[in-house]
Amino acid sequence: MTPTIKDVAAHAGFSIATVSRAINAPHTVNPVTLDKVRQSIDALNFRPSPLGRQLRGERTRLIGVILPTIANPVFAECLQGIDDLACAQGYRLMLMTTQYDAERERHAIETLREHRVEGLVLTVADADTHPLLDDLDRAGLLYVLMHNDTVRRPSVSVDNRLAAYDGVRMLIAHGHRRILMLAGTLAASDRARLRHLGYAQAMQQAGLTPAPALEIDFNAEELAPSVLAHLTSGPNRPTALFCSNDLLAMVVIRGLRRARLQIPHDMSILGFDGLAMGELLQPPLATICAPNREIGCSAWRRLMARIDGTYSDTSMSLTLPHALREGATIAAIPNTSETSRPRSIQPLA
Amino acid sequence: MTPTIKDVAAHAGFSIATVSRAINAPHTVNPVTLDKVRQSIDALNFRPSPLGRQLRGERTRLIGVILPTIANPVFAECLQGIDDLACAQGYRLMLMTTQYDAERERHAIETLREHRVEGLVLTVADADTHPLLDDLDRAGLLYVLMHNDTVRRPSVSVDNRLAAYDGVRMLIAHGHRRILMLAGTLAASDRARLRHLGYAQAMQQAGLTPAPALEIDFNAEELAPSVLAHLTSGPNRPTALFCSNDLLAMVVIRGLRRARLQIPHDMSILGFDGLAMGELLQPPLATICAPNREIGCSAWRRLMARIDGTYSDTSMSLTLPHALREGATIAAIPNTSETSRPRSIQPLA
DNA sequence: GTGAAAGCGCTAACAG
DNA sequence: CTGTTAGCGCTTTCAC
Repeated sequence: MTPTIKDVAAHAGFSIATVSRAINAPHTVNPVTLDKVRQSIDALNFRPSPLGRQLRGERTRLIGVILPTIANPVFAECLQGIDDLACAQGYRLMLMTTQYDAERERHAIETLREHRVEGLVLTVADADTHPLLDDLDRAGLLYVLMHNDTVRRPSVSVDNRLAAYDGVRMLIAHGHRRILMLAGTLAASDRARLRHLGYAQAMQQAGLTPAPALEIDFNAEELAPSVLAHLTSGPNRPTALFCSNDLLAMVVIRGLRRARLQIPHDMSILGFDGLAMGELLQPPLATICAPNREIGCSAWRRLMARIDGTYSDTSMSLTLPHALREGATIAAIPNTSETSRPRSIQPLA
Repeated sequence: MTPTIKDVAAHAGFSIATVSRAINAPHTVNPVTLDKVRQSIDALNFRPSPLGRQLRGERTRLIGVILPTIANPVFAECLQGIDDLACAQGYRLMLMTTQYDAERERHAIETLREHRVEGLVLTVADADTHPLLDDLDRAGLLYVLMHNDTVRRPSVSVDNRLAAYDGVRMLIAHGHRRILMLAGTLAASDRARLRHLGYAQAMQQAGLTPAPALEIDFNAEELAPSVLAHLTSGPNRPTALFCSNDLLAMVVIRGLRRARLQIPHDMSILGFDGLAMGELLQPPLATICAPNREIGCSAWRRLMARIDGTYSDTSMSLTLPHALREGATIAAIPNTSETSRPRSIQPLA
């Protein structure tokens, strides 16, 4: 079996207390003794068990990570950032995914608390109204949100409203006037709400009329006929679509192509997330880039700072800069007013 | 603080042993007592700490997962499968990524062993020659490999040789004769080797000459000029590329497009992995699909079976079926012998 | 500087 | 059926 501290003590000819001190407070032990103990540690290839330490009320060096899914690269990128830092700093990660399911969220938090994680990095649907987060606050379990865009809780995200605003302004600058926002099934998330707000503000400021976000079924092979009709027919069909995330944008592009629309000639598309794979598309996806990996890293650093008590920053939420990636899925519309309105297109679905 | 078993015992008026039994072996305790204990448990909202259990030498219900990266959706999909089953079965996951770095692999295994994980699900570069896996065998720590294609160790994968063989045969059936295999930087992996073997066998069987795999730098924005020249110039330029994975295929497609080649007109592309996003590309990526998520699920089930001792299957490795996805990145070449050889193309790099 | 001993939360003999 | 007790591996007083 793996050696315990007892084995080391016996091998070195000292007590387990001394071995423990040699490991945790080397300066308090005689250099000669220290050397002997270390030799024994090496000889037996001893590594102190985290379990004993944890139980003793020590730091567990365990951090919980709760994500909606890792199928979406947005979260996978975050996780990658967290994992790198955690690994480098000697922390271990316990990962749980929720699929945005409230019961799974509850279960994940409970499980991780039982394991005495020192903190949590997580993404939830709507941070402001999330009762479990209030519980965490009460219980004193430290956490930092990723992507959740709120000033009320410790969080790291981009300014979703402003980012969407910038993106839609860019569409408008390209001459688009009939711009529709598409959202996935999770239109209830704080991010989706703020993105729609930014969209609406950009539209209004340009004297245009914002529309409610159109919900799209993410997993469907084809776009629903009603949706397709909405997007393609009539003189008032949109010329540009602002998709609330990149995966959705990709699904929509596929759906439109199946209906024989050309991107961007017949429809401009703007995504949100900045997934690396978007650049590999043809044409490369125009999108609003969030620094996903950096969001994970920053969340980690904030959590560490809170745990270490060195969290001096007064603001709860950290806003990271977004960037526009002007891909080729956006076409310019000649700005010659109503007459140039593109003809209605008959999809060949 | 969170209540302990003592608090429950005191509250219920029984000993901690009875409380423990009420939890772990309810049938051995008086129904009346059981009821009282359960009421106390509810009243205090007690949940037994996994830490105490773990230390006592109990089952930790912890499984380690070691992946090269989660930036590649292949592994993210596996992980998703594992996570769902683990969650449903009350197991917790400790995740570590290695970037295929041997030192990080060593560290991950060591760390997870310290945490007394009951088993490991992992992917390594080359399973057959991996010394750490021998250590695991010796130490009796159970594990199941994912994607590693070996008969010498417990593993779940597709038949990489056969899958590549099938894919390349399909290219040949489309009239391609000059087919090149491209590999990422990790040409040393068991999968890459077997895929090249399958490629070579398909070529030879068709009377064609296989070439060594051409290594591509994954992260470069552009294809290296020498590579580009190799792919595009001369009368013997390849008409089809078999890429050892989908991400690589996407990068190659981008590189070729920048050089003004049209896919599939000027070059056919076949990937390997079956990433969902490949279908969203334009044209949809032809690829050899591995059931990534199912590989994760199967690996989990095998590991559980080994842990439970119900591992009756005599074969160590499980081979899951692959499938060809005939995307539009493959063009047919009219089979009119040498005269139809496409002209050399001058890339506009 | 070092050792003996208590105890973290829990389970598993062993008594009763 | 229930209680007592030992001990998992470790850290941490408290003596020496």
